[in-house]
Amino acid sequence: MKNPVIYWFRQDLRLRDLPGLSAALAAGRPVLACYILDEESPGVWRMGGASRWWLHHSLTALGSEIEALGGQLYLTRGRPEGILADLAVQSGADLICCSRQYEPWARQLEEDLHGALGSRGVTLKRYGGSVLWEPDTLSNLAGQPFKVFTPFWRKCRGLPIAPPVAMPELRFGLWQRDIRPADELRDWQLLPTRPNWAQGWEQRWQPGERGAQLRLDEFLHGAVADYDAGRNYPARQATSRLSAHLHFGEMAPARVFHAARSASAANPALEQETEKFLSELGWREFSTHLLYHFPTLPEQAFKADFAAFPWVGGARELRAWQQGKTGYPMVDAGMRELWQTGYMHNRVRMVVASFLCKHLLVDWRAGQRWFWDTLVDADLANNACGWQWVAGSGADASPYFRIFNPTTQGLKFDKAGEYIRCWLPELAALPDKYLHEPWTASAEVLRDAGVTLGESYPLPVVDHRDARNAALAAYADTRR
DNA sequence: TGAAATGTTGGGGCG
DNA sequence: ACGCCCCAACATTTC
Repeated sequence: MKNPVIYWFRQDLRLRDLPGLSAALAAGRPVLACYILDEESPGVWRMGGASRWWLHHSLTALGSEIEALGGQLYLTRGRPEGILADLAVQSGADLICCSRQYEPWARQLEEDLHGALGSRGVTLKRYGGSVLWEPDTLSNLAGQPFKVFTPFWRKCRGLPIAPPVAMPELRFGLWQRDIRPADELRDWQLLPTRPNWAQGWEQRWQPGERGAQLRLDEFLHGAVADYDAGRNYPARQATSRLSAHLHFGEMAPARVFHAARSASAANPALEQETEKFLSELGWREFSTHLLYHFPTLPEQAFKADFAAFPWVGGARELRAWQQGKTGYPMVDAGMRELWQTGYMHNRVRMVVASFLCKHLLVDWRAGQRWFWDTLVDADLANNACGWQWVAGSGADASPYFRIFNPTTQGLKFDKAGEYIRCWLPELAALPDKYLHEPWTASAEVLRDAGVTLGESYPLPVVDHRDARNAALAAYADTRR
């Protein structure tokens, strides 16, 4: 039997549009497909609970696709250096292919692997495909990495976009079987049990390549037509909800890009809306670009003057926010959606993040950690970039003084209260007029709606005006 | 991819 | 008829 080529799956859990896998298959030798659950490499951000749920289902989907082609997905956990070296020796492979990653710990790992494997005569080849433009190939006129989105995106748009790679030959017989010992997926215990907080998630999400394709098709045939305006209303399903599929690499961004482009070519009325959608894909690229060039982004404020910012918010404030008990319905609804579904609408993410940093003065890194643990689409680059943007400490960030008013945001984007009533059923009977500020309702109105402030729903943890002024003062202090 | 404070304008009530 | 005031509506600036 010919020596196999190892394909090491990472955050690229798909078979189509995968340059490294195409290359591995093109060698004409059996491909040994493996996935390594790595929780030990130095600096690794161990996957959060919601991500683990997704990973479980995504690996199940990938494994059964590979099995349908006569292969097997080899699962194991530990440090990739040792595992891949052993696997190469055991199978006789002298070539390992994989996709690149851009997290600092993952890049360090790739470097270490190069050495560790090279000394044993095994070659590690890394391929792109997880982003549209490799972060080390882009620079501004001064030859520096971009720090501002607009020029970054302008530059990207002027570059040719590689089409998705042709479908590899996924022929039966090109896959290696029966490498032992392998883990069983269930042994990893990626799914929650006591309690099972992921109840009903299977109806909401379909992890895996097929689920990703279905969602993209649905979006391009529907919501994209009103994307520019519709995406702001959290009660509507007007966004693509592709983020987790993209994070786990279940769909190549190039496929999303070209599918969106051909949809707008077929129907010119969609052009503006599609461009808006693509620019959101641009933010994903920008985040990766920033993390690649500024690896401390998840740990340290990008702007130096934020190093001394007085994040005085403590455990009490953080807990109220995490549990959706701040007393501001727009904030609480978002935090409940997150906890119950592993997802939050993007407009609401901005509102709740602003509230944590600016109303409660809690360090953005605490929010980042919570999102990391609770979001199915948790992504180191997007998460760090998003939180620094909101906190005002990031590159090309929202100015610090831009403080969202949760009431105003509710009135603008959830006027009829559909979103709030969905996630805060205890307020559902309140008239629209008081839904965004329950504390302004009279005792009689509250009683009729079955609301007891401080019991069935909390009083506001902070006064909006006071909190706003305190945040502005803290910022002014820091600058001085 | 804000909100609040401040400034300007114009209609209407009123003496 | 006129000036004055109030205030809503909109624009600008400030944080």
